[in-house]
Amino acid sequence: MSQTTSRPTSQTVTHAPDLRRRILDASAALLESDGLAALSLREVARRAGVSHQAPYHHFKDRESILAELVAEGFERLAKRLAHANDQAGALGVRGALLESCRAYVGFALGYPGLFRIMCRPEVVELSRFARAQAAGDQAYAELERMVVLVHGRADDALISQHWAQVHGLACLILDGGLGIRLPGARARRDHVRQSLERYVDSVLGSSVTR
Amino acid sequence: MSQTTSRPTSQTVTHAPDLRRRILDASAALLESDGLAALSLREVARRAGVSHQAPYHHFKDRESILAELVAEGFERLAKRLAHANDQAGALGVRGALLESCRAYVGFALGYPGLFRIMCRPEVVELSRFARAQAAGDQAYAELERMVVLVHGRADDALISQHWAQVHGLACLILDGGLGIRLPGARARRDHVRQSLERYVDSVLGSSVTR
DNA sequence: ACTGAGGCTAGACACTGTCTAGTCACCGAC
DNA sequence: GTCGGTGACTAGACAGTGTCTAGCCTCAGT
Repeated sequence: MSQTTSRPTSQTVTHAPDLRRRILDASAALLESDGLAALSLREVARRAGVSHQAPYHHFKDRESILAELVAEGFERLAKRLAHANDQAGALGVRGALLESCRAYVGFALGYPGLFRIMCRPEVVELSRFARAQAAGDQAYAELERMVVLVHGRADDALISQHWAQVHGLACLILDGGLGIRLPGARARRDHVRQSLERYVDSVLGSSVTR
Repeated sequence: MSQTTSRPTSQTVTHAPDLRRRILDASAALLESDGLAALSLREVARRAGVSHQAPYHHFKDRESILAELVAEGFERLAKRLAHANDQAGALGVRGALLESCRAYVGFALGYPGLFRIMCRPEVVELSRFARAQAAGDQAYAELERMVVLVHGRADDALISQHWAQVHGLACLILDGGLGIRLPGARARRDHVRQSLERYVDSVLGSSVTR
């Protein structure tokens, strides 16, 4: 109230209310640009312009920060998968299935750093973080919904067969030998498109035209 | 020659010739028992009973040690896949394909720690290690051989479709949501068997009995 | 006997995650 | 208006890590 011109003392933000968000954003950026190995809490703090201990006031430990990112990742993935499922009416089963597969693999290739920690329990143990776990379940439910759309029913083996196909393709391009064998983003995208179309056709019966 | 009774001086082994091997073994053991996060060079040295710097006389850095394990892993995997391929005459295509799939997934579930670093480029960058790269190519060639056996030919999409199926299943059980949903080794083994049989049947034409 | 190299030890460095004390601004109660 | 408490943050310390450097000791070859 009193000193109208000068804020508290200087230009320092003093208790920026969004530090939590900034920490998450800095972590995500670091994760995608330099990879998991380069993601240290101290570097994150440095980028957020705070002391190396500030993040600990918002998160219990390093894993908790990553778990938050993982939760957001699964939520985004689930939303994409749900959107594909919802289009079954407009695109037909084949179109929706293709869209769902593309959503999964596209997500992995679009956010490789994030996708990796989403399936690395030694980095983030999902069962320890309720929100991340719930978001993961949500994504799983969307996969299950798609399997029902395609097969009329869903059992463990059917779901896992479908899931394994898209997940395996994503992993192989991201980290497995396929990535090495497919230099360049364009080659990868073409390969994904071709692979997924063939997969979709084989799932929907080999009686399809080609 | 001279002092027949007492070795050089004391009970110290002094230049154990197999330290390199012992380092690799200790690393592999640590990897499977406590996971990648617990695998530090210093702990490995401790277990091998040498100073923390001794491993550096046999390996350039940490990654080189892991790369050696990765190479051995791919060689073992390639051998298993080759063995399955060789049985096509005795078991028929279906039997050999099933055997090949089981070999892949079985390897992953049998050596989870090793399998993980085999598909984690941020841990071991395959292209930097010739032997590991070659062994990986060898395994890939065996997968390709199986695809030819099944389809009569092999193109990128066919190989990647098959590879993604087994790789995805392995990853999902090991690290993905499937592992959580399948508590206990028995449940996993049953699930793998069921999933793979259904996959094999769907690949060999949906005209199969069931 | 001298030399050089291989195999190893030991100390140091920068970096990490995390523990523990602080410091400082705010806010309601007295 | 002062008091106590609490939330947000800083700063120092610690053990642990990978890796650099220097040194020691043993052996082979000359």
